[in-house]
Amino acid sequence: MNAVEIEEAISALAERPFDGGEFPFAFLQAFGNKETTIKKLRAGASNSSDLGGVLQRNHIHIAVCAPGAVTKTLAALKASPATAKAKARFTLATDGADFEAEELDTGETVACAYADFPDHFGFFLPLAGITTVKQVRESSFDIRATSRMNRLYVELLKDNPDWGTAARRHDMNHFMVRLIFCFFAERTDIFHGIGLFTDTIARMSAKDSSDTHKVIGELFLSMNTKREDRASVGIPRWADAFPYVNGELFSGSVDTPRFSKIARAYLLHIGSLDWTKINPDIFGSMIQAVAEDEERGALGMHYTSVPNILKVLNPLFLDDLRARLAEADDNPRKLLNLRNRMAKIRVFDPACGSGNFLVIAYKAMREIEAEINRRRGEADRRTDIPLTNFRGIELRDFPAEVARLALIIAEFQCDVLYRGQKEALQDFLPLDAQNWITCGNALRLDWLSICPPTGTGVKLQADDLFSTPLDQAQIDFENQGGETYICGNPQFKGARKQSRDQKNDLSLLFHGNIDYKDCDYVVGWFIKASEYSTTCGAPFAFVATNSIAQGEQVAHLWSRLYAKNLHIFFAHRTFLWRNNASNNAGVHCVIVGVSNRASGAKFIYEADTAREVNCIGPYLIPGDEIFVEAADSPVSSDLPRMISGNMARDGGNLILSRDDTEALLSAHPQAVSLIKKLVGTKEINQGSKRYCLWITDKDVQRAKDIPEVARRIEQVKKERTASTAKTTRGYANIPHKFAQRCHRDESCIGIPKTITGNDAYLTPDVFGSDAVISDLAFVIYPMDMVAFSIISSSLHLIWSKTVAGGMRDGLRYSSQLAYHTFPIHRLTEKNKADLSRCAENILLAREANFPATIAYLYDPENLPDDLRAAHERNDEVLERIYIGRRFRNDTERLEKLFELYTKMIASPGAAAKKKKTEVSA
DNA sequence: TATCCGACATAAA
DNA sequence: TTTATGTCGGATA
Repeated sequence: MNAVEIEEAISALAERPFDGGEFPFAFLQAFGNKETTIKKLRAGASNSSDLGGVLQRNHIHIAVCAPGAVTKTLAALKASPATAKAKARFTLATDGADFEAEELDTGETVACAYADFPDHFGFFLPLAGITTVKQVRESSFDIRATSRMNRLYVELLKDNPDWGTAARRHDMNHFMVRLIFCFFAERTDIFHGIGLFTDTIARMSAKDSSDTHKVIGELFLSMNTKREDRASVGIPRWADAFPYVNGELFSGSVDTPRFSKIARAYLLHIGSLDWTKINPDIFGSMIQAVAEDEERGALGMHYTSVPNILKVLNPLFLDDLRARLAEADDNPRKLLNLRNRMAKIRVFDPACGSGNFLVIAYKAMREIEAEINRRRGEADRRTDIPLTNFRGIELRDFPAEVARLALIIAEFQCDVLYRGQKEALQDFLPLDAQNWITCGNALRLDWLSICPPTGTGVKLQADDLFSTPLDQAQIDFENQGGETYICGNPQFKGARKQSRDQKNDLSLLFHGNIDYKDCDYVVGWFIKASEYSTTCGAPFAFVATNSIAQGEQVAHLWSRLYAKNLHIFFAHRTFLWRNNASNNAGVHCVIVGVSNRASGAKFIYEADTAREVNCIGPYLIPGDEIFVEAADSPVSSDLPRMISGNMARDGGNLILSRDDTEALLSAHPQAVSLIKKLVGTKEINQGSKRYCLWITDKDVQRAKDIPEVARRIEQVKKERTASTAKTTRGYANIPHKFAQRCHRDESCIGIPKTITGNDAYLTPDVFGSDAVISDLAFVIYPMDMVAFSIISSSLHLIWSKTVAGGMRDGLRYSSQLAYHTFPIHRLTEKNKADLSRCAENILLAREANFPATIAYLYDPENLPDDLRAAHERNDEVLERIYIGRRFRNDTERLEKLFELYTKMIASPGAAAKKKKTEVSA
């Protein structure tokens, strides 16, 4: 269950008459416990309460008590040994009139009337496995409002199916946004009289709901009509009490969907919520799921958390503003300058969603401004920061609408906070009629016309091939000569997961080069921003998948940015961007800030600690702006080539488990010549056994004579034919064989393909010709002990971890990126002999610990001394070849390797080995 | 709930 | 034709 569903269930429970016997179970059920769990608790099997209540292990101890005994009961629950023994996180006591609960870890308590306990549902969300970071609790209102709006939305679509069609979606979205505005306005006295909107509808529309839409339509019309025009338009007296709002919000059609009785009741109920508690940054992200069928399941789950957004905004420009504020101290002149500067700053989010980056940036700037005004003794001063300087582009209609509203609400809330309710109301209406959030495809729109740089002598590129003429361009910016900061969290989408349209978006941005095909969709924003930045110098920072700073994409993206003289000026290294949903695995992200500033302090953030450096490389490490490019064969001539293992693409039918193999062989001993060992990463590391059918063309007939083998071959054919990939369908012609084959009948080295973050060594191993290396490993034919030594070295691992692609937070080893690029001088015969001996010693040390698996041996806890010594020796011999001694640290290692790599690539002959064509300038 | 890596679509050469 | 890379994850412990 998601947070919104839980909120609904809890509210429904509170509305039912109180049933003491049933309450604990109903409560647990509302938090998403399964029927079977409840049944077991009911039967007492898993209920360990010693107070006649219900105690769910690791969760909660609930007791229903006699009237008036709530506080006493809660204390008893806390003191109960069973509570401690079952490690309950919460205690809860109620008599149906009062309600008290405590979170035992923190000692935080809730005490309220029973009917009000749903107000505190956020308190209990850990029961549903939803981690309550502080923020989730604070957004209880937002979750509830989302839930109610969602109900209304669904109900309205039921009665007005045409409003759900693509043609009317915009009207529907616009209507919902208008409602939200009205709910907010009537609670905050923007409409004079609390509850004016809801009350008017309740009073003026028939109870049978037949004319609800007309009443609402009249109200909307009134809010779009200036006072002086109202008589001529014929606004009825009851609608005349509403102020003129306009601001694009109420202009256009006032058409309103029809309301059923249920929808009308929902509407009135929503109006009774306390909308002053809305958090525009959070609510926006939540509510946007309402309008998207495929996202509704995750309602209330999706929002970008505030601390993460600040990871972008603070280093981008807020830190600097705050530093200037501190510097200005109480100097009125300096404070004034800062305020004037801020009034001209534009924040531009070309993937703004429901506007949370913009809202948070706006709020942060207002906070700084308020401090300036306080120090200057102008606390009541009207803000100098124009809301229209917070610009956005959003593809989806509803979030774009919500974003604008969220900013309006944020402005009002800031005015109330810093200037007072009365002053806030004074200046609020009518709203500015400008539309400063553009709905459209950010990768196709011309950013220069949406956010035109002014006062910098830049000519608008309105004739840009891909630009779309927009009236937004006509809006005057109040930021003559001001700075622009671009930020956001654009959508990530891997190269193999993009739609045709998305591919085309990238294709246009790459101006005829084809390497866009391997880029994540998010790369488009970097390219687009870099083009914008070259005309006006705007710094930009985006949240992105960590793969833009790893592996093959590094060359595609950063070669282009460096060509434009742009540099990384801050970076957050890979971190997990978690939503509040516990079942959401989270995404591995980086944040990269780019500007045209070549020198000066730069910052790398890791685990929230900042490190100051002179230069940040494209792998987000300190050092030069060097990146490697995929190479088809080694740049170092002493290394043999490494290739990918054999890929089955068989739907699992050519692959045999140990049991499969035994069964097959006992039934058909003659199959033995058709079977080989299959070796992937797991088999190398954990020594597990898998086998495969390895059938040569001359054996096909013999193989098909075995029914089980024939069945498998037939199944391979079927599954390949059904594939969406053209190449795979092609392999349906050879169903008895692996799709990709490189197997040779000689011994080889198998190299694991995935490595976890903590591994201290790569663990290649030696195999005979009876083993087929699968595509989950790499292979070198024939066996080569020098290569074995180098791959096993920590020097090579450091290099690999830096330049190879990632796998989540781990490493995905790569022949072309990590191994073929690995730089090493020409080796003497003695070097080779030394390294070979080191490799042999590693193998011998492993053998001495037989039968322990590699995974076990290389666990830092277990690494035996002899094996450790063998690796140490190997590292030492190799490093001496580079610099005559051991490196001092990894920084020195990488420095040397990149330096050598650059040299080797520049040397004649090396260019021919490069895999991909140079990017034209 | 933290860890671990399998299988294959789809790219380039 | 051949052979790579990466996966806003899921299985599994």
